Amino acid sequence: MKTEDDLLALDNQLCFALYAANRAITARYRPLLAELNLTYPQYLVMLVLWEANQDGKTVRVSDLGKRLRLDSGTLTPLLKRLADRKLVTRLRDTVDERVVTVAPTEKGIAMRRQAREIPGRLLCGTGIGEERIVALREELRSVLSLLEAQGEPSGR
Amino acid sequence: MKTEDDLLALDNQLCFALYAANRAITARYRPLLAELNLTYPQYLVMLVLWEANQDGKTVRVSDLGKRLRLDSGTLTPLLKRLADRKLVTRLRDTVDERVVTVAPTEKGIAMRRQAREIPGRLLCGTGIGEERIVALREELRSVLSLLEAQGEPSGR
DNA sequence: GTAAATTGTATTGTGTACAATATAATGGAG
DNA sequence: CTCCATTATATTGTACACAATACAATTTAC
Repeated sequence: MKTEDDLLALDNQLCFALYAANRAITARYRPLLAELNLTYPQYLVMLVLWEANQDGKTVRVSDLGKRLRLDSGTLTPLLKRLADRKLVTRLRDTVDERVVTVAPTEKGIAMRRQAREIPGRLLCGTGIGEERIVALREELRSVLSLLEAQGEPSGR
Repeated sequence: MKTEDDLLALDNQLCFALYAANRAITARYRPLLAELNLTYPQYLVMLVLWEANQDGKTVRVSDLGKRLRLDSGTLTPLLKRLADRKLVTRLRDTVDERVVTVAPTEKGIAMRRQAREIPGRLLCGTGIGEERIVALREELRSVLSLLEAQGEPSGR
């Protein structure tokens, strides 16, 4: 009885630790991203676009979805808000009209310069060492791949 | 240049690993919690209420907020939905009318029995060992406390 | 004892998440 | 060539998150 009860204790749940840590980190990002007028998911989208832009690759909405594990119901309005602010362009492919290609504008690309300071500023002062961050990140990536490998036929 | 660029690479960001892993775990919970007709945050609220109920303690909205790191804007509508389904009661304190005490109903308490199987069913088949889960959970808790200790004057 | 600050919850508005559904375009199978 | 499954995105609806604000009750300062 005691054992099963313990399993339901909030503090014993990995998921809650993940849930709380995720929101705590996002909360740390918020004031930094506010300087760029970006939300956290918008920032992630920009990261993907900046990377692709440097590699000379184009990015479709579905590519963003696969990379960030988000569906169109999340991405479409988010991208429209970024497009309204002239940070990205959304162009429907003329060959295959089902496809919408997303690219950063000059303004969007320029924002990358300011974004560069963010990772450095984020964790400084928290007393979390570099190697600890790397270890945790890799463990999370490993767990993520295990979670995604099992169960459902494929990622969304 | 290369170094700073790497810092902005999506795969090098702890925050994204956390963000993706959190949503992957929540997605794993979803079908299990659907059997109870609970969302994941609703489940967390019930966990807190079940714990307090066993300890004979009362829980105020602000207690839930502190424990789960959620504010009233999230909790109030969530608790109203649980109350609509007769899983919890929301009673305004007659002495201090600012206080609302939340408690599970008989129906809410009965649900605990079904919830017990969930932690066990969740990760079975993923190939993630028990000790690995514990280690990751403790590391996340440690990081969380460091994140919460610094910066802002206090937690929300 | 009363004004001011604090506390506890609620409300409003914006922005994700995601299931379910819709819609349009493409690529075969026949 | 045409029906049909598939693909890519968009739309709708529900439910968080959280900032900002509101407001009533309580506590503190004086």
